[in-house]
Amino acid sequence: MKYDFKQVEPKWQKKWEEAEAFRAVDNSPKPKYYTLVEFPYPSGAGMHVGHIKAYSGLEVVSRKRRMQGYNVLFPIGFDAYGLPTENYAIKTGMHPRAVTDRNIEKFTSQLKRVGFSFDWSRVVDTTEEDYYRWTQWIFLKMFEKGLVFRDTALVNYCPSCKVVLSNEDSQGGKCDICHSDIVQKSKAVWYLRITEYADKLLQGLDEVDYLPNVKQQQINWIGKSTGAFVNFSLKEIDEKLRIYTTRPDTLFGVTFMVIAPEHPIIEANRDRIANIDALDAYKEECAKKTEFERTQLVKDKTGVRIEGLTAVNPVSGKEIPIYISDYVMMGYGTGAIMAVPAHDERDWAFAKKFGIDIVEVIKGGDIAAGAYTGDGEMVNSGFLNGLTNKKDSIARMIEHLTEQGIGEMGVQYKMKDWAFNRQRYWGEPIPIVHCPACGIVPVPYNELPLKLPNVKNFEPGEGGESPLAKIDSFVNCKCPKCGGDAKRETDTMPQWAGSSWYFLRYIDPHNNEAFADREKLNYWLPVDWYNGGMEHVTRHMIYSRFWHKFLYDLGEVPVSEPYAKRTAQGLILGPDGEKMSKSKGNVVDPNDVVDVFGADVLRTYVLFMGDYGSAAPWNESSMKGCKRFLERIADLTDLVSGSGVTPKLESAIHKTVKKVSLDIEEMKFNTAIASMMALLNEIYDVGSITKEELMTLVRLICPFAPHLAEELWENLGGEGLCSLAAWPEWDEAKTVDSTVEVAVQINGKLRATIQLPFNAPKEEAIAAAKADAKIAPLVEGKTVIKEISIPNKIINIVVK
RNA sequence: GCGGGUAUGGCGGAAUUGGCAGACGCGAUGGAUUUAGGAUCCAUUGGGAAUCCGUGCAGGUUCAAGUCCUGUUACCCGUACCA
Repeated sequence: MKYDFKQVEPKWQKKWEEAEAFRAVDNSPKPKYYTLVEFPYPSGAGMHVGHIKAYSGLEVVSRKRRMQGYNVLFPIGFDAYGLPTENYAIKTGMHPRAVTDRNIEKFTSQLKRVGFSFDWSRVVDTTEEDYYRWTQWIFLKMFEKGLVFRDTALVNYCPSCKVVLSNEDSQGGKCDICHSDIVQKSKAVWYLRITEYADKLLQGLDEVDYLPNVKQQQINWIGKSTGAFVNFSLKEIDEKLRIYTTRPDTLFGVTFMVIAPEHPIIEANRDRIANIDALDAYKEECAKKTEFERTQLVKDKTGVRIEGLTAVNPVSGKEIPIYISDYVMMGYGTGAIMAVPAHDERDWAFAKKFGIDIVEVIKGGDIAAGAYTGDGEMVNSGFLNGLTNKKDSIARMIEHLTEQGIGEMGVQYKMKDWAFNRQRYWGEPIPIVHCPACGIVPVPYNELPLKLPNVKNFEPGEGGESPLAKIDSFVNCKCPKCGGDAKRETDTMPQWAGSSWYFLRYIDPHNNEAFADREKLNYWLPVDWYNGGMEHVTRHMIYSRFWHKFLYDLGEVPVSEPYAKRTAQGLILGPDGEKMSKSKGNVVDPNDVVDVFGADVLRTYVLFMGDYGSAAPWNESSMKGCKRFLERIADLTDLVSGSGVTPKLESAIHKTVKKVSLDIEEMKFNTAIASMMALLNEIYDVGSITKEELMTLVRLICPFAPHLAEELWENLGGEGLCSLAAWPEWDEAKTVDSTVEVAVQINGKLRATIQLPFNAPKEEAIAAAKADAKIAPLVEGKTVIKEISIPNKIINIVVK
């Protein structure tokens, strides 16, 4: 059959749309299946082939599920708030709304050209009022429950984008958007108390089926550690200096303390500190250092001793000095540490530089040469002396601290609270009012959505305030509580807000009464299978699990974990093996591929190019192989003859059905396609195929190349749409051949292969092997030491 | 530094989990067809002076190792003074 994709592909896309073939039905009697892919950020550049790979995996799974009789929800939408759009708007003078609409249109047409089986009736756009109304609603619920707070703190600030960034958005000290160096700035910002959910986020991982490395990254990100808080007395004042340590057992080895330069105890005791000027100077110096400089100077410790404050070691009673140094962070623990130079590398380096005593408390190392961080017997440690087990000595010390009332067991997390605002225009307005009389007042629920005003100028302010601050009609309002004059919060939410709950809105995207109907949530949740990029494992995934768990605690959703299963696709690299990027000019546009090769070839190729989870370079000539493959399938119509079965092909077809069915479940799409290619080669060898057999193959290829499949299905007289036909079943008994080829080894070296009946008994198999013309002379006259027979696979005869 | 991963032909990658290494595809070579190119079809394609050697390197376990164990090297990803 001559196959013209340019005519066939639009034809079937239209038919699917007319038939509403991929509509998910709420509360259907069929079993449900919810497949989710990460919705795209609609950038001006349009999609690239990486998007196609990201969606093709679950596209195949979704199509297979439908054919298996499931009621499938496979939605798509757009995560459209964000800086690139706003920056583009500033540059061109276009309104972000117009830019977004244009980009969404472009993405939509690209997605439709590829023939993805999304339910287009459920598209969500995070920037629409109907959507962000509920983003604001969830925010207010969090506010109500005390999970939103405002604090003046050192924040990550990008001087180029002029925004405050979350910890997650400034990994490595670089702005996630423009890659400039981040500076630390003191600012009043909004936080979501995600740390309150740290333990739940950690424990929830036990209930879900995520890839092991996905789980591991989340565990590391949460970064739970257990240890103890200890309150050190100060000699000069009646105040305690509280520290956190994971090694309370080394307390006898503490010879000094270090606090962060920003630690409040300094401000509180300015009068008492003799060298306050030196401390101020040091603090200022640290603030100027970029994250990059800080990490570069890791080995070289700096600091200043506080003159006028002295601590007392609570177990040895010795007086010890206190220093400030930037190797202690205000953001972790209590911003103060007890230093044990004998057994901590950083403390050791600091002690050496400042000439502080180093006291060994764990035997086993040479503390003159460096810190000893291994295990060993406790020494110089009073009641701990002689203990050799770390766990025991830690437990014993915590017991002591608790009895004496100077400390207690404690838990810390690396994860920090989520800095939840941006000083930018293109985001969800934060629904809060600042009232001179009442303070911080939430916008009442019935006033949602708090609309983003339509303005002409989106330039951020120089002082780091939002463009909204310049819109008087937005800023000035009445206090919802007292009715007096008040001002609105002018910051907007960060990009990650809208994507934190989008999978819930897909379930009921047009609901005006609630973010989603409870019955529908009960039916569809959880997401059965979520696929996306590894880059979102620590941010988007943690955030959205947090929001979902919050809604669960509120009783708004029926399950505590949103995603039952999570997988990740690998990148598509440019033809040069480098990561695709506009600047390198190695980006492949899916439209160009569809123009030349067609959508089916593109879909098949992105899944065939290699292991789905690994990165693989784009190779156009390799894609030709997929083109040939699909054309050769179309040509099979010329080989159709007779009915019943082609005996030679029967088991090959059953094997392929099994292989393809199982491989799809494991995302081994490359081998699934390879097995269909192998079957195709076999069919051409045989030279004929029955209509029924071909229709089986057509249904197998349908999730990968649905346009071709539909055309062939129609041509062969198939009923209805191939996309909704039943997925082929295999008969296990027919996947085995009556005779099998068995390898025969002598002393582990391959010497012959013989044909044996399937499951031939061991004795029979070995006798047949020995009788083989190539084997007989090698065994004759030798002593047989051992005979191994692995049924249907291999025989090994050991001779001497 | 720490955590995770990878290493197989000229290339992308397979290998039912310890059982014939190199499936499938690309590329290449030869042939057919074609005025020519392209496309298509057929054959060959890990190396080799040939019962041998081959899965980053060095050992080990086993009848049998790409797969398991010990050591080692290189690269990739994440994270980073986390007390």
